[in-house]
Amino acid sequence: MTLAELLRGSVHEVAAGLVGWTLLVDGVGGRIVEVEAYAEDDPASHAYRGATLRNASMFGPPGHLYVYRSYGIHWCANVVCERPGRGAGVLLRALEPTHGLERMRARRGVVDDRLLCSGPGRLTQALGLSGADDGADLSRSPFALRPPPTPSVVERTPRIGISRAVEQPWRYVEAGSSWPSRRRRAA
DNA sequence: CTTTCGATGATCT
DNA sequence: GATCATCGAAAGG
Repeated sequence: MTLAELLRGSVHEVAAGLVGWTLLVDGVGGRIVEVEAYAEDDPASHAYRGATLRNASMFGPPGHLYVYRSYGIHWCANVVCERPGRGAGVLLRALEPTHGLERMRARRGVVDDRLLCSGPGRLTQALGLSGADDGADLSRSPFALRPPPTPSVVERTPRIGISRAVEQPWRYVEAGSSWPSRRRRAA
């Protein structure tokens, strides 16, 4: 399965399918263990009310990044999905760090590796992503997105940190992973 | 352990 | 003026 093939599916297929893939930026990164789908016609999506200056990348080519500033402080990154005339994407919420640990520790300023990439804001800081990467093509250097040898087992839960469409189970987490963010209590 | 709250700025109403 | 796809420090049990 190539990235281009995966991106032909629905936003939810892309989200579930991306779990287990390895994301690297300039050789630094890890395995994707937690994502959230933001579909077309999704009240919680930044693209719900149409294209704006901020969300323009969500309406651009699939396989590119949509990076936005969160709460005025953090950066969050999405993989843009193909939805003609509409915007959709998959929010990267957590990685299992596998490459360039020292580089990520230095960027994050933490000693506990569990806090390196376990959250959308932490992940972008560890990988050095910012608004400058908004719209960037994930299939080109310095980015790399590689599939796992075998597909991951994925669980669905409600999304985190939103106030609309809160009941939709559109958060996709690798089963048994100890690396996801920890904002929601156990069901 | 859990819950609360401040930071900080763009976007939306 | 309110909200926000967050994080981390502080306060409370």
